[in-house]
Amino acid sequence: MNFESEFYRELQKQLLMCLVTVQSLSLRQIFENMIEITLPDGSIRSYESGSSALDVARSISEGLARNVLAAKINGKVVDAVLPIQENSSLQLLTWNDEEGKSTLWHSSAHLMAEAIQYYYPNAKFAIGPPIANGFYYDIDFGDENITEADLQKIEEYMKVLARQKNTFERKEISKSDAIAYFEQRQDPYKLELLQDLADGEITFYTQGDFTDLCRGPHIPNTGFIKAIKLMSIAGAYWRGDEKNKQLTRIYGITFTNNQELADYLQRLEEAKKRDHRRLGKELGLFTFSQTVGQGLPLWLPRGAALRERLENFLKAAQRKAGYEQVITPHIGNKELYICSGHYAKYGADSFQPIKTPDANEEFLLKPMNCPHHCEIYKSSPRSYRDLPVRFAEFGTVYRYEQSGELHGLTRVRGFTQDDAHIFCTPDQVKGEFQKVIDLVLYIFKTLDFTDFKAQISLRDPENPEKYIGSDENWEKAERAIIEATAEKNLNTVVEYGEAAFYGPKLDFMVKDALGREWQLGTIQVDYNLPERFELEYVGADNEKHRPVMIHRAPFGSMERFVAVLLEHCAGDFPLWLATEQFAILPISEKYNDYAEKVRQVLNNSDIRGFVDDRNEKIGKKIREAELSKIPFMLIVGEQEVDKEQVSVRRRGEGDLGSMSISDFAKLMKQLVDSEINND
RNA sequence: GCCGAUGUAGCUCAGUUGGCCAGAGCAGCUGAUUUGUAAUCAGCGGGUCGGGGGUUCGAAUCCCUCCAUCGGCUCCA
Repeated sequence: MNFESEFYRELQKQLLMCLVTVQSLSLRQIFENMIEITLPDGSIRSYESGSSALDVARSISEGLARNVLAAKINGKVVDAVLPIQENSSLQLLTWNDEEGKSTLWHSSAHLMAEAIQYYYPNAKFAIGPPIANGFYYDIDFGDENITEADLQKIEEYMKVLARQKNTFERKEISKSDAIAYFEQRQDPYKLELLQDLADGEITFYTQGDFTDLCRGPHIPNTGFIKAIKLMSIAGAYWRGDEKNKQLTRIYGITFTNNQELADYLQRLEEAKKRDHRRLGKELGLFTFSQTVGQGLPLWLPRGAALRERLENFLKAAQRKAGYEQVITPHIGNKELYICSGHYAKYGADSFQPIKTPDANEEFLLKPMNCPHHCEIYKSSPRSYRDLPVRFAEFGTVYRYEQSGELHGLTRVRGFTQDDAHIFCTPDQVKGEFQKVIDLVLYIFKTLDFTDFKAQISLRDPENPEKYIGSDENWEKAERAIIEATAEKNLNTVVEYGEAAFYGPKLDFMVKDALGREWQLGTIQVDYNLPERFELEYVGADNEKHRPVMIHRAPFGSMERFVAVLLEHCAGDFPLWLATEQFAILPISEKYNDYAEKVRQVLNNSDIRGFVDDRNEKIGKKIREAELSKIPFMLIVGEQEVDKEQVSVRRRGEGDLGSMSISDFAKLMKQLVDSEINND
């Protein structure tokens, strides 16, 4: 009995082990050198060792194989033709995967290089990566001058090469051979890149007549590239350094079919209709004048009114949050900026000093408000009981931005910051920082900016000389920002080297219609200016202490904010911001007097609008009101006059029926309140 | 600032192998019409063709230069 149970237990153990072995390694694997591939849906399939992702795709369907651009094996993106030697998890990457797209675009950059090499045998190639929408290649054309007219022929030849379905051949190569190859090709850029690569990790890719130093991966062959568009040509400095030679950068984009390309170009056209420069002109918000000067926006009445509403909105929120408004002049003595350190840093590249009859004095157009606010802080002695103090000002500043940088309202030379400076004790920093985050989030929420990025900008550890202030203070400030954002559960990215020269910051980035990122709100901790201006407060210990300063601007600047807001809502503003909330449209001139009476009643209730008293048919008036994005149309004719009513039409929705003037006023109030008080 | 492109009426655009007083639509003005939920009809006015210089018998068109704008690069207190 005892022996028997011992025997059975042993048998059971053996059987169990057998089962385990069978589960992890099938018999076919043992005998035929097979591997197991785990697909994303969890299914496991066996293949001969050395099979590629493309083989796996073929075993599923030919159609799938035609769409496989690359593969992700055990989390790493590789060539779809790479032989797989061991059990792996595999994801087939197609056009629908970001990595699939970027592989196609990376290969397209090589294809473009091949076509360029055909027409310009002496061209030297630098780098050619995939980007968010397509790819580029930086090329040194030597003495040749390339213009957009040349893109056509390159594009055509790329199509020819693509149709040849040339394979991308990967080859591992020794460093010395790689160097020899590019020395023979006299390509200084590749040679420089090779310097940073270790022997044993260098690969070449060849398709057709073109060989490039490249880590890969690439698509199986050029035939996957079906639609090609070279977009533009631009100068770009080698390795992004303005001291280096400027290369010619060609941007392009490719697709796996022609319809995708057509759709993409269509979307670009649509995006251009949202461009704030175009909408600003169409809606009569702002303009520029060559005579006034470039980068100096002129706000038209409607734009100024819009801006005023935004300012009032923020002022009200700031009042609640304990800010006090201050006002400072547009210029300041040069000494002020020498004291702040800005003159040493930016003086040479700024609007130059203003002279006075007194040869010994010079003034600068203020490029920022902080020094003025520091002087306000200093105007009276401060106790720890007074802190924090928060000085807010819509301060207009002037910066001599490089001419090539100017861009509509997003990058200008004269602009108004919704600026404020908070002076507080060191242990108030985190709390104040978080209150500012709340304010920014409240504004973004009210304006429906949901798609933003919060970026923590820290020092560049490689270039400490770019910054002023002690290491200790920098560390304190950086820690304060990281902790404050963490406690607010803010989704952040950290960028090294993006800090201001005097302190780290938290920036809120929003994209424009064409996907370009702009910094709007900013919050910056500063231990430096209080030092330079010798700011003090008396503590509970009756000793003097140094306050910490927080710079912050939730909009960033009125100009840039309006620009991004315009692109965000395509000019169709929320009701509380709309220039005209209603248009009264009389059926004929006979009802103009009644219309005017209605307008006055509504205007007296702070509802904005006008009477379209032109001698036009009602259809035309409606069409134009719709096109100029007026939220409500009030149609008045014989019936409305008789009943003292208005017939209400909502833009984009249509006829809402008739109601009394006071009911309409009530409706408007309700709608506006629901837009602003949404916390 | 650098590379490339563009600049014709208030707006959108046509006109360029150099050649009659530079065109259209919309907007504007005048008149007719007095209109019921996305364009009524007719007439009229409006342009140093971005500025300056040059080539030519003749320049919106070709060349030079400056200015501004657009797409990038660099920069962004």
